[in-house]
Parts: sequence; structure tokens; C-alpha cells
Amino acid sequence: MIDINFIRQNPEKVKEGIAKKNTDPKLVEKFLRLDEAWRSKTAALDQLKAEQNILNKELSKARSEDLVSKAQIIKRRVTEIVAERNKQEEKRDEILNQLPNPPFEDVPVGKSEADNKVLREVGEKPKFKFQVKDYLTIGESLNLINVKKAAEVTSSRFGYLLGDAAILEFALVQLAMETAVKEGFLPVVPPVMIRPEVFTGMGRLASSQKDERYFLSKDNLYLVGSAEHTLGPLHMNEVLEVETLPRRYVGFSTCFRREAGSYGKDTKGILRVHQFDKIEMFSFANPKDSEKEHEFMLGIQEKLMKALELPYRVVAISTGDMGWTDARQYDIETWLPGQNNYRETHSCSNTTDFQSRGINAKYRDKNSDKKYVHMLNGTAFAIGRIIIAILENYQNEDGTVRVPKALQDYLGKKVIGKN
RNA sequence: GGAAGCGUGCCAGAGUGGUUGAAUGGGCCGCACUCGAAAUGCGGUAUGCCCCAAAAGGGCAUCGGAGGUUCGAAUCCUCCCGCUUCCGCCA
Repeated sequence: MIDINFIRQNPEKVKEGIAKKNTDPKLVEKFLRLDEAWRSKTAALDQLKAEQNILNKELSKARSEDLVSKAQIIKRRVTEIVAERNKQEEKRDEILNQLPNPPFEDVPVGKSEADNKVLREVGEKPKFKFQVKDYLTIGESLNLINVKKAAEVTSSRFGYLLGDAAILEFALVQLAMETAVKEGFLPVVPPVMIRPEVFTGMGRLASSQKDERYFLSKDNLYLVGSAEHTLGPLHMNEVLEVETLPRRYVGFSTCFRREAGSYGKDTKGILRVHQFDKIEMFSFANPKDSEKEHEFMLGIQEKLMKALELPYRVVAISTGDMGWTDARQYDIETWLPGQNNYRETHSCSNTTDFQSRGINAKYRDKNSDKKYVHMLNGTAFAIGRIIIAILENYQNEDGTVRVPKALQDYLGKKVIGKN
């Protein structure tokens, strides 16, 4: 969530910031009105409580019926005002929950993904002397992917990874983990379920994101949409020593997404599914270094893409297309010959103190003041989509698929589909 | 799933209705002593919020969480969460 004091002191900045993110700036006015009402209720309550405390102290010395009846009257008033104040607070916080993290000043302003800015294209797009196939055609013919059976067994937007595709998954896990560990990330297998309060703190139940989550009502738990969601709370309610920053983690988890509102979009295959596995990097950084840390994480993502020798481009996400919690976001889009297009495979975000405030993750600086850390997250590999990219970019005319050099040792072969 | 116990500040640990934000010890920080250190002594050592232009100052809240009883709750009651132990089940 945004710092309440920041909104009070810089309402115009906040309005401008959230407007860029396609959020109604009038919400700020609404927030300030409700906040003002909350403050006056709080002041009234505090004053009444002070009176009550004085009376109670006198009563603790000597009981008198007169004082008791006075205190009883105050008690009734307190009960009333507490109820009013709480109601006011609820209303105010509901609006606060509708305010996304304002973007940094230099983020490209735009309404949608059409306004994203391509920063660079890297790698050579493969040239084919034959009719290229899409990954699903290749995957089905080599019995690597089965979505039809998954639909029968589970439902649409699920898939089986079979044979070398399954092996490929673990190879990608190994490659990503080894690379991240070398850069100082601690490997983690985090929980994939999360409490509603913690999820809210991470800013992941705000607004329409809620529709994106699977909820287990019997246990009052949500399924995570990314390892990010349970990696962040690893330092919930903690104060980290400044010299231990940045703290870096790389997590493997299954990701669950309802894909609400994407009906009709990418309905075929496994590009957009309800369940996939992902390796995710996460960093807790000193605020003064978080932009640098962001670039560092992006650098690792590119390193991984270069290791796989897949053509990609780096995109600065425009304000209108950014994530709810993000002050800056980069995506990596990988070239998919079967679609003749770049498609998102990675995302990397600096959420500044938006999430750390929600989960109360602080650090102690040199003056031993406690401040909120900055939290960053970035994809190492969204495994399903990388498998798609490999199948399409490394396809041969005879229907087989070459294995990227970096993965050959893990698979123990150079070509998939050859007898 | 059944039964029992427990949950206090950075840590250990007292406190079972009345000036308790909370004894005591440890840790940490500052000062004194010392050439320096240790030891010792003295002082300090939470967070959030509100009022105040700010500072100074004042007030409110917080003893796992949410409610309740009461003039008054760390202390009593209810529910929830967590931890421990035993039984059952289980990869």
C-alpha cells in the first residue's frame, strides 16, 4: 500500500501517478475526505479515553458511586465512538486498497501495452527454409504436450508435459538455479498457499487481482500465482540489518492463475494455463540501491536467455500496462517463430516499499532508524513458455527439435524426437 | 480428526482485575573509571497513531489476533491463529 502520510503531503503527485496507471485520481480526494473524518473521530476518541483513564486512576485509589456512574457514562460514549471510528477506518482503508503503487517519473506513460517501449532486441531470429510449425503441433507430434487429455481429466487451460518436455522442465530448473546461486541468490522451495491477510499485504488481492486467485474456502487459504507471493513474506514482521542487504532468493513453485477475463485469448495449447511452474528471483534491497538491483536482476534474466540462445527483446512497460505493485517494470519477450511474434516470458519489477509496508519488512539503517526495504521480483524462467520458445526456435524440418547447448548435458541428448 | 498444555518487550523470565509500557536478569548504546581493555558504576534502550507549521511538549493504543465482561483487563470469558506433547491417519 501507499504511505498514508505521503498521500496527505503529496496528494497531487499521487493523483498524477495513479492516473497514469489508469486509476481514477478522484480516489485520492475521496481518501483524503475519509482520512480527515477518521482523524477527527480518532482525536475525539483519544480525548475521551484520556478522561476515562483519569477517572479510573481515581477509582483505583478510592471507590465512589458518584465516580462510577460518571465512568459508566463515558464508557458508553467510548463504545459508540469506537464503532464509528472503526467504520470510518474501514471505509478509508478500502479506498487505500484501490490505489496502486505510483510509477517512477521516467516510466513511459501510456494507456496499454501498445505504449510499451522496446529498449533492445537481442539475438538472431532463426531463418527457416521450410514451413515453420507452432509449438503445439510439434509438441503433440512428438508426444511432449497433451492438452486434450488434460482437458478431459481436469479442464481447459491445463496440460501434460511428457517425456523430454518433462525432462526439459527439470533442466531449466537446474540451469536457472545454478545461475542464480552463482549470483548470490538462496534457493527456496516456498509454500504455494498463503493466508488472505498476507496476500493482501503483498498487494496481490487488491482490485481486480482478486478474481485471478484460487481460494480454498475450507482452509481460508489462497493458492499463489507466483513464488513471489510467498518469497516476499519470508521477511514479514522482521527488521533486517542494513549490511545484510540485498537479500536475494530464488524460488521454484507451481503458479496458479484463474485467467479470469482472458477468455478467448490464447485458448489453445499451454501458453496461457491455470497451472505452470516458474523459477522466480526475489530481492530485498536498500531503497537507495533498488534501481541498481532492478537492473542487476534484469541482467540475470538476459544472461539466462543468452545461455539458451533464444532471440528476445527487452521492453520498458508503460504506466498503463504495469503491475499493480510496481514502480517500474521490465518484461522480456521471446521470439516465437510459430506465432511470428514476440511473447512475454519474463517480468521484472521494483515494487519499492509498496509491498514491504504491507507485510512490515524493514531494515535498520546506520542511525539505527527502521525503514521499509524495497522489494523486487523477477522471473528466471516461466518454464512452460520457455519450452514453447525452445520447440519453435529449435525446430528442424524433419519434425525433430534441437536441444539448446546449455541444456544438452542435463538432457543427455542434442536432439529431441530422433529415434 | 481426538486430547492436553502453552503464547509477555531484542532474548530469558516475573506478573492472575487497579497509577503495569509492564519487575528482574542478559544483550545493546552512551557516559564515567582506565594508557587501553576487562570488571564496575550511572544513564538510556519498542512500535503505531493523533494534536502541534516544525521543534519542544501533550494525548491514545499495543503483553499472539479479534470480540466480550467491568468504572478499570497482560490478568476473567468466547472465537480464531500459532507452538509443544500424546493418540489416530498419512507421502
